[in-house]
Amino acid sequence: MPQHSVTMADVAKAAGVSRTAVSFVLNQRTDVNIPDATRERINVVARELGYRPNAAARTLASKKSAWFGLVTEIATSPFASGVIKGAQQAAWQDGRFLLIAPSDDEPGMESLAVEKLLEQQIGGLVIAASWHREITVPENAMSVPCVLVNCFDADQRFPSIVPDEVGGGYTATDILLKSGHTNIGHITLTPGIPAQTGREIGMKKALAEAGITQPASNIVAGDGTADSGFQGTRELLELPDPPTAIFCGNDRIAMGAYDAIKESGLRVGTDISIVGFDDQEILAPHLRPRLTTIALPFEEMGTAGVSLLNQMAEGAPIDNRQITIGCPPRIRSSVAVPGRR
Amino acid sequence: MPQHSVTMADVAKAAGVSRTAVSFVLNQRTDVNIPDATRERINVVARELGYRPNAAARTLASKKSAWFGLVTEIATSPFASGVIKGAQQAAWQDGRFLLIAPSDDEPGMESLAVEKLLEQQIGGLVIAASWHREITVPENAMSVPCVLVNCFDADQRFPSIVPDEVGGGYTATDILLKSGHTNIGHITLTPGIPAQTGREIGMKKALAEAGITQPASNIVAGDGTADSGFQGTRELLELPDPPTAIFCGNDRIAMGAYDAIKESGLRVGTDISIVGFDDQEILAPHLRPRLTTIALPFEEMGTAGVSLLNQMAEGAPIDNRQITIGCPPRIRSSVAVPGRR
DNA sequence: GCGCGTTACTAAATCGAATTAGCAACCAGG
DNA sequence: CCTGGTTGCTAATTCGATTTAGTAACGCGC
Repeated sequence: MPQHSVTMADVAKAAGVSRTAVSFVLNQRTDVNIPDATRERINVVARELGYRPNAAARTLASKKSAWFGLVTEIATSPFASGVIKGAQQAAWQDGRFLLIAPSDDEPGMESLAVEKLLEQQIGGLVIAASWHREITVPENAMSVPCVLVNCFDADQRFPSIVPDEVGGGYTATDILLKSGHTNIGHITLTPGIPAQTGREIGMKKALAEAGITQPASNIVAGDGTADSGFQGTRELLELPDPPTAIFCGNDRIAMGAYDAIKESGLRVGTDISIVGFDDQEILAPHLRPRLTTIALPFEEMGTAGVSLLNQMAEGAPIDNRQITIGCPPRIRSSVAVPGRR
Repeated sequence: MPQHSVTMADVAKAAGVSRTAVSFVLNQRTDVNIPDATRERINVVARELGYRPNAAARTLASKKSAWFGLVTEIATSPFASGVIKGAQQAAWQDGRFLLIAPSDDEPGMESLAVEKLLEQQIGGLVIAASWHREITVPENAMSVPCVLVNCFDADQRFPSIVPDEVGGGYTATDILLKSGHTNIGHITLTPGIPAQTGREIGMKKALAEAGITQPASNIVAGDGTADSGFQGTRELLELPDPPTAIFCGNDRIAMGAYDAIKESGLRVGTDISIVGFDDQEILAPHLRPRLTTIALPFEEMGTAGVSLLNQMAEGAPIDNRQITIGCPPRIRSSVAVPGRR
């Protein structure tokens, strides 16, 4: 095990060439004339000596670093891990590294995190949120190409990647319509957030296209918790003409809906169909019956963010438009043709 | 907005001093004589010029980097985010940065990830697993202080931080015993994994201390899924003398148990008490009734890992012992005094 | 046998900091 | 008024790469 600090100079000496030659060979530069025999010799010597490039030296000399920064709340969100994974993969494929910095905890943390990342000579920055919302981007983020993921800034100074909430809401509703439901309830997320407004708009769009008009009471406000799903479902079931299907603003709401339905002596799927939203990995596939839901494309958003960053880093024209990524359905067992009551 | 490449030399020139002086002042070195007036002047100039240290240059010159590496499967695990968060916080407090590399995807990825991290001149390495198990540590990890989190290597060449599964199993059982249960069922995780064996040992220890002997049939094998919880619960309920409480190997099993109990016309908590394990954030607090469970100390393990790494990096004697972190109970509403059937 | 174009490299500068060695100015003590 | 110590710095080297500008050696055509 070599005591690591084998440098290019060491390799050069051992191979009997200059360190310039070593640099050329190890970086696989083809625009320079070095015969294969020499290349081979240098490569062999490098391997034998256990040469390992020093990223700091490389960054310093080339004035460009191999990494991007990712600022996110790691805190409470299993969500974030999807974005991180997607971003990580995209970065890796381009031979880049992802420096992850936390934006939670204390206020002002975000700006500090960005500052620290900039010190590391990052070539680009992704700012990700754990839930779709508007954010204020710290000023210093301007010094480097920057992409927002699962969030956006008020005046669209940065390109952003967000889930297609409207499309998702449409899809969810469409699944129910296609199954024959014509009386569909909806329990919303916390009113006002983009996910809530988007999903509801999508639902209404689907209903409108199907030529269905429903009473306003078919939509009840929730807050994203299972409890609100439980309460909301009770309200819907007590309606004079109760819906045969419920589109729940998220999976946790759906979880509460399951309980309310079961307590009413009805069966989920058979008597009342349910569609969720988010496709939470440790939840949706484990409910009984397994929950049909709409997935949030976290990984895809992370990937798209880094890809966009790559383009920007390579000098592609910056287009501040918002890019939406589709929310695909996950068909499982909680939807059936309308039951009778 | 200054076109960033303000260097120490620029600051030095503007302040009318040498760059050595600037370096001393900005690094707050007190072992060198520079009057406060000069220090102040340099600091002001640095701020005005928007000086930002270049981490690559610093790393290169000082031969020590400001970061640690963290290798983990980001893939499927919301779990990992707890470890990342804890590690991140501990690192941040010591002014260090965390470079996160993925170990999933292709085989051999782990070793490659470590190699890449080493190129970045990391001062230490944390290898974390998403579930408690034995791993093989890539050879190249030897070149730097290394700590294992939520995993361990066969021959204990590295210090490791793992959850106290036995203690957790003991606690879970103790909660039920303290509530008056004397006939307790258990649905295990996949047989053989450390979490399964540890938790079962803890349970048996608690029963033994309470002087309780139970038939072997009170323990049924599961596999960590909600389905296995459903099946396991049915088996237990069909026993001639069915248990009044069930300790489930994890929260998903508990979720399945809830469904089985409800389908039998019994009430969770009231008729049959349930204790889970893992404290999955989007699951346990949302079940009805809210699930009493045992938490896995992911954040604490991450923190402990980085702290240990810090000590090692500062030259503290390396102690390859395994450090266990306690699993605290989360008391909610799924446990009551024994019901009658 | 001279000029020219390749081929196969090398020398040296550079990146932005950290660090070691040392120097000039000043003051105090004898 | 010379010596020695302190104060307040600076010069120069170093870290390990990248990169630009060149150059020695060789073959080839005329």
